[in-house]
Amino acid sequence: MTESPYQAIKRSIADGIASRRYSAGQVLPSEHELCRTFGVARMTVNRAMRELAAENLVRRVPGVGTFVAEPVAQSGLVELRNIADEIAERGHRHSAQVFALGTLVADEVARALFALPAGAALYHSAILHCENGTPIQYEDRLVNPALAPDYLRQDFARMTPNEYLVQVAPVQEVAHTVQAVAAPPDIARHMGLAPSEPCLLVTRRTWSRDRLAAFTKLYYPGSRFVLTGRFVPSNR
Amino acid sequence: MTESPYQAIKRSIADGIASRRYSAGQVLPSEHELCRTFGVARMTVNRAMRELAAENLVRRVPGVGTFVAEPVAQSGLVELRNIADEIAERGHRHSAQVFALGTLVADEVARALFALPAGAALYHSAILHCENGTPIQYEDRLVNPALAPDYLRQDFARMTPNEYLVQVAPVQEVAHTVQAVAAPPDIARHMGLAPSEPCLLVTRRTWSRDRLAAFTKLYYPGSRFVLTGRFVPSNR
DNA sequence: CTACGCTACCTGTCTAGACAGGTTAGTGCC
DNA sequence: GGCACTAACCTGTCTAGACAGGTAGCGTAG
Repeated sequence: MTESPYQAIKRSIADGIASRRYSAGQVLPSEHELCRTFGVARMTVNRAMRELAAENLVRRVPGVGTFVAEPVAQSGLVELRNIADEIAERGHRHSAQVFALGTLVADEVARALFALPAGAALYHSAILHCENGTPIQYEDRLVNPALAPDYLRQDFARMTPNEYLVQVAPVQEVAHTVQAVAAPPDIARHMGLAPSEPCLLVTRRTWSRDRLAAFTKLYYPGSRFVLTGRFVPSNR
Repeated sequence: MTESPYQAIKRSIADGIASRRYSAGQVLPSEHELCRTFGVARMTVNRAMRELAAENLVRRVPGVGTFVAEPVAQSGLVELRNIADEIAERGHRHSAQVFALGTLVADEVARALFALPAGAALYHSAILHCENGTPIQYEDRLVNPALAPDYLRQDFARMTPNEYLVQVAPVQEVAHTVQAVAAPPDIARHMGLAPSEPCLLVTRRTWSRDRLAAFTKLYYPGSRFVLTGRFVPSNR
């Protein structure tokens, strides 16, 4: 699969942002400049930059220029929040226990999700998050090695996977599902729950640079946790 | 704000799909045809169609054509949606059964929520929503009489309370909480669930004209329902 | 009847140039 | 100094034409 010129330009800029060669807020070369650099027509550069803007990697201001976007957090139910921050905001103490951190051979479902060939490996982590010592979230995560090659070398008792991933793979899109399930036995045990106590299961898929970056299952004990969200309808 | 040609084309096609003028799976006019129809260059039509494809409204197959995409079941997590519409969008049949519709004297909690004096009355409704005959949502709602004086005279088997309330009390703000609970016995019975089967409980407060308009508890059977949400982080 | 190849058509991408509308900075006048 | 004007730049969009690669249908040779 050869890469078309606009894709090459996109990737070049995206890599520059990911590698911090361009830092947040910095102005990027203008379309005209990029035309000369890459030897292509402006429409081609324009398409690359327009798509990067749609992915929220850059911010464009007519008459001014194109800038590297600031990484942001969002509030609300669909938010991509760091549980350590959430707990800190409530004035409580966060602690984490890493139950698993390693490599898995992707099963059929995971291969389909991540668009991987047979036998490909995925990174996997399982972490229990506690608020003031009480288990509040069990996080089971599959990570795309291509987007976070150093994933296994992180100390997730100190920095949450979320925090790490947001840094190395800027979030482009997020999809959630939320359902109520009975806690699976092993997870119930880790969380100190009665078997089959109701749990919230949030399944989250995160995309970065047009690829699935992570597939995460978050279990919250129903008796100890509530998701909240608030919004103002837009008038369109 | 004037609309650019590619936006006009986009909207025209999107409207055609929304109004079922183009039905799912149907082939859409080719780019060449649309050029003639709208009197623009192919690049302009191409951009419109490319963006519709990115929004999953259409599916494009090189060498073949452009087709209306099949609708996907999605229930917006932060959206204020009408369950009847959601079910209809999935191509299924909605039915509703009204278990209660009347007046309650507000208890202490409700008085605090709605900022009401002691002894004040509230409207109350309890409705079971079914998708193709299977119970999928049990809706228990407290409504502010000041904002919906005719609430009790509606036929909620025909029009959902949500639909009615959106009409009479424009929504200003919405807050949700989502939690996993064991189904309360009476609700489990209405929904045909095993006692203490895990349920999603969505608690929703809706404000209109600076007052709390409704306090709603929505129970979804965990085994039959998943809330989904998708968002693109914005940097604004 | 089958297999091959031709043709018409479709989307994907690119080009070179154009105009519009916005910002910024410098310049000259009062 | 303060103000208005202008030139240089930036992004947003559009055009008319082009080539590539893929699909589907059809006729013909075997």
